[in-house]
Amino acid sequence: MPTITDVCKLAGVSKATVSRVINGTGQVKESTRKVVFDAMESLQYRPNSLAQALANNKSNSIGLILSTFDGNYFGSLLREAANVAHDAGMQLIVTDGRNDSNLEIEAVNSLVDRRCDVIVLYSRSLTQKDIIDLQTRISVPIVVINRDLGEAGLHAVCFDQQFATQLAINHLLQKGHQNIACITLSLQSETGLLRHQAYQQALLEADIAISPNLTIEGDSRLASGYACCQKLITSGESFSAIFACNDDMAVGAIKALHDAGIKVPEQCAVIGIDNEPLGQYIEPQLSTVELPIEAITHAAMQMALALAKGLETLTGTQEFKGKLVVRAST
Amino acid sequence: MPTITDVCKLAGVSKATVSRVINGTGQVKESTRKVVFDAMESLQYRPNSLAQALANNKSNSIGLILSTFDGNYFGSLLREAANVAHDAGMQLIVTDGRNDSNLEIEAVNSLVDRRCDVIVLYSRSLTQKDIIDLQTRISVPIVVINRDLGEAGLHAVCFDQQFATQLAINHLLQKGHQNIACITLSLQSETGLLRHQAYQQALLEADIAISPNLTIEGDSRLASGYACCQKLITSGESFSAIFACNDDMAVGAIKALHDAGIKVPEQCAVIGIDNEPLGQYIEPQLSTVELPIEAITHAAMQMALALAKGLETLTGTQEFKGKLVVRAST
DNA sequence: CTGAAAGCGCTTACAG
DNA sequence: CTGAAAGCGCTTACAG
Repeated sequence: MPTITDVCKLAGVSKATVSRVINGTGQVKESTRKVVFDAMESLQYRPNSLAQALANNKSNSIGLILSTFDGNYFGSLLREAANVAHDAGMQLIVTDGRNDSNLEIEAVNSLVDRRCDVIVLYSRSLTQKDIIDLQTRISVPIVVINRDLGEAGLHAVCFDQQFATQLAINHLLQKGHQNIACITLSLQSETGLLRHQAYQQALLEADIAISPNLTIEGDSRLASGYACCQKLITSGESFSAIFACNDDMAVGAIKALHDAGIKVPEQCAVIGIDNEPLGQYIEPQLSTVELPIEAITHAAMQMALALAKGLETLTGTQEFKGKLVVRAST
Repeated sequence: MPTITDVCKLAGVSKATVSRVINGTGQVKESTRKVVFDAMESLQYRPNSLAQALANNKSNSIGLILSTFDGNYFGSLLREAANVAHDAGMQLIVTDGRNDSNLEIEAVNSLVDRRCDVIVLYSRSLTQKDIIDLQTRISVPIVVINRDLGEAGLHAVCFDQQFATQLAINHLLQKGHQNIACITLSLQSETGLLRHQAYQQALLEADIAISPNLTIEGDSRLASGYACCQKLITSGESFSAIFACNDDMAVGAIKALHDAGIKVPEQCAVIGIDNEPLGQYIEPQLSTVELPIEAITHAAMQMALALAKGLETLTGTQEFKGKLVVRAST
């Protein structure tokens, strides 16, 4: 690959001048600019980004760490993140944390080693404390998705889990359901815990006793929704509605109800969270709470861009609310 | 952030020595190794990857370009790619080509500028020629997913589209279907074309006349499957089976049939391609052809790793075959 | 076993 | 307007 030195030789100028025309900085006589351009052109020269990053002490890249690449969900997130980054002329470096806190920390470190200008972190396994420790240890700014970390002086954007859950549960309550089962996400995860707690709280507020047997812990996937629902059915507990903590599990649950000969919504209503496209193409169509993942991602990326430019952005957490989407399953 | 110079000062040794202990190269007295380690430890020193890459002329990174982040499909691909890369101690840099050939070429260029050691390209919009031109222009080796490029002296791994389609169509034929409709992927895409051609060929081989009205062009998404199937229904053409070129569209089609009061599979059979998890959780369960995306990705990444290490790998295309998965929809 | 020096490909004051 | 020189943070022959 040709280097700046090759361009210098061909154009008969110094590196300083070539650098000036590459970056459009400083003054360069029009005629010499042309000579340099021609040289770059004929050599098919492109500057080495690594060398630029080293010299500039900025790499023009945004590191993105995802806990997993599961679900439709992350596709939307990635697409939005990639778009924003591209439109801002920055590279997006995506890493999979594999839902393991050690690997996620390792991922952060390696992005720092690569001198990313900012890191966007969507972690399920890191605790609040882990994240705060991380940010104090490294100098690269972190934008956290899906955690409420405002008070810690960090930059974050999150989804109001409690509000979303309330929307779902209150909808079921209004439909007259009293015995509402809950298929949770992993209770190791922050989101899983918050949604489950909000479920319990919503019942309490409606003066409904909480039956521990109506909670089954899932893991977010279709198969888990199916299996948990089966457990619920064979447990003998009575329930007339299921709150699945995400759409995939809700779809799995509907299938299990169908296989057990239980009609949805007549004999059992089902509601999820996420508003995945899929929900509209199953029978019956799934009621859910919309999670505005594009908007959330967009907000996080805007913060990230500002931080990458070194702008002093105010720390704090930007919170997004869900919206109830009622379809045929409730 | 501390640099190697800081470590030198603290440890009282030269950069060469620190570099040796970082990399475990050359001879270093045990006692001085210890001193250096302690210095690195207490400074929380980590080498700057950019500087290392510049000095070594290799960046320890694999560039991955995806045409889009749509569908469940890409999640599996990304997960597998990230795993292989991580286990090999390499960074994966993921870029979205946004299904636009110019953007995809731009993406390749920027990965080259970043001095990725190898590029894995999963493109829908680049033509065969585009890719070959690209590889002749740049010196970074490219591994192509989902194209048969063996004869061009490139490295590629692909899926036997024709065989997969035959499996699906022959299955329908065996079930006694004669009028088989086809909901295609975008016919701008290589995959879309191949599957559609294979559909036609399979019919011809069975001495069945091809009715152009039984082909509707979709775009791979659930909504498109639904819409195309509706068109088919209202067209008045008669058909007893639908071959949808991917599972998402098959699911959409099944929903459309249901909404039109057409029973699956009694009145109309439906089969897809991909074997997405989703297919097992809809009613009726979807027959499909399994596309071994993990295995494909794994193979591509192994090629990439070998190329990144500078090993002379034999060029050519490694081809994967699908497997018929019969469920209730046919 | 260890260090001085040159080099990787850029950028940026500083002189002129 | 342009160039010589130092610097970004590493690595690696080459001497010793």
